Amino acid sequence: MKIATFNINGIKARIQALTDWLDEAAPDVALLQEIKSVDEGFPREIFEERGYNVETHGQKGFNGVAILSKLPLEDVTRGLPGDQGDEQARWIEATVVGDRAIRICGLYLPNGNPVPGPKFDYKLAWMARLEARARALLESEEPALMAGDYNIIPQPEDAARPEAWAEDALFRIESRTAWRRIVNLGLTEAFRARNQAPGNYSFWDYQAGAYNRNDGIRIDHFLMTPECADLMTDCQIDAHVRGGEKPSDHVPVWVTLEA
DNA sequence: ATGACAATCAGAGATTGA
Repeated sequence: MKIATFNINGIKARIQALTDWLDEAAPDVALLQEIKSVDEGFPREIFEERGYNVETHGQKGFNGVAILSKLPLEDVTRGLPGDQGDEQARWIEATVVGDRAIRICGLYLPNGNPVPGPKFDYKLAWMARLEARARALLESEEPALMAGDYNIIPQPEDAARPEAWAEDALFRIESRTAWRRIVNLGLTEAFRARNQAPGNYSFWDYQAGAYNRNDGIRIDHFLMTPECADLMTDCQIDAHVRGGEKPSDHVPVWVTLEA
């Protein structure tokens, strides 16, 4: 089973780039972030024609997440537990039924800038709720993963110019401490479990030719429970997608599982 | 030190992103 995450930066603006990549990469499951659309505005037919089941959790203008799956989806839930008053569409999860069932969570973690301020407070509070959800998934002892745009640069080697991010919410010590606390519950970060090389990024700014200079950051991640990590056979970043026509500023990251 | 770039909603330019 091939599962991908891709922050598409707007579904309306990314239909061509997204469908081109789907046709080429043929993931069984694609977790999308920043659809920037309400559920009714999501062009689900385009994906259904390609054999995907479509589940969305959208909102007007910003944020929004979705799951595309060629396999059946069961027990779909929307919203990260822990704050009934949170109206931002950043979390969707479902059970994907292949050779075996995998619980799959798609997430768009808050950016958190500027620091300090209410947006940074919201990011850290959201990460505390994420930690609680991670604990519950681990306690289930089932194969499960949480993937998406974490808006976290885990280590200096995950940025071309880490010094430029020192005071940014993506790299602040509070953010990275919260990330480590979640990983250290016993989760496996898929990409670094298989590849320790620097220079591998998943986001490049649109400005100043960042992609051509490989001035990027790695902020799109998979975290897996041990039962899921045992099934992993590969993890790659489709960096070339950033060089395509009208690209998102993020690129797809994917894992393959024996499932 | 600043802006550069893109998307959305709206129908100009503010807001958001990272």
